[in-house]
Amino acid sequence: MSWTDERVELLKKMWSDGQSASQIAKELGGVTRNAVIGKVHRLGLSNRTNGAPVPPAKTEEVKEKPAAAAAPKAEAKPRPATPPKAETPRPAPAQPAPQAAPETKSAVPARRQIIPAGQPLPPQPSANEISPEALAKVNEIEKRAKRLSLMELTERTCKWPVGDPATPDFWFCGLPVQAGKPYCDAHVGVAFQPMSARRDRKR
DNA sequence: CCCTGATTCGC
DNA sequence: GCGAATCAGG
Repeated sequence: MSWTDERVELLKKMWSDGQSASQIAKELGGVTRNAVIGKVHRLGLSNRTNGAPVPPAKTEEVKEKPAAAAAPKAEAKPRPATPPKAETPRPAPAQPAPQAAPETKSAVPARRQIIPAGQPLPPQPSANEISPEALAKVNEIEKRAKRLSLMELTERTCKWPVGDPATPDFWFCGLPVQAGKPYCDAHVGVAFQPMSARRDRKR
């Protein structure tokens, strides 16, 4: 298979959509995820909203090739996949650690008994079903949550909902997700509990 | 071990 | 330009 315009177009779309290289490869067929990644790079669209700060200095490998030292390789690395790209200072909004929240609401926002308009989101476990440690952890990190809206969520943001969806005071955690999971570290803790733990706690 | 993207380098 | 092999990491 070759990279026809159509295939490249689909690749671009899926990639910017946040699809993984393997998913794209599967969709396209006839190519491996490596091929996709390679193409992505060649197209120069590696970073997709990537907040990952590229390491400024590429530390040379410490591989000691016994005879490599004298190799008369008189050529600069033509490897600047990054053209004259002006350094982005990133004065960005940054993240003021202190989320100066004037509201002195109690630690845990009261859960509503009602089911608003939409269908209920991930189960909001009742407090007494969660381990104290996990609960404390959540209360802790929720203060630091990014408080994203539905539209702001990405594959890399914690999708744990907080508050009442019927209220303006509703948001998603938004902290970096635990690899592979839909939630951040703390919320994974309350979302995924070992059966045994639940049972033990229940009785 | 599953997965992710990143990079290298012979083709 | 292409992509397998490899690297680095969650």
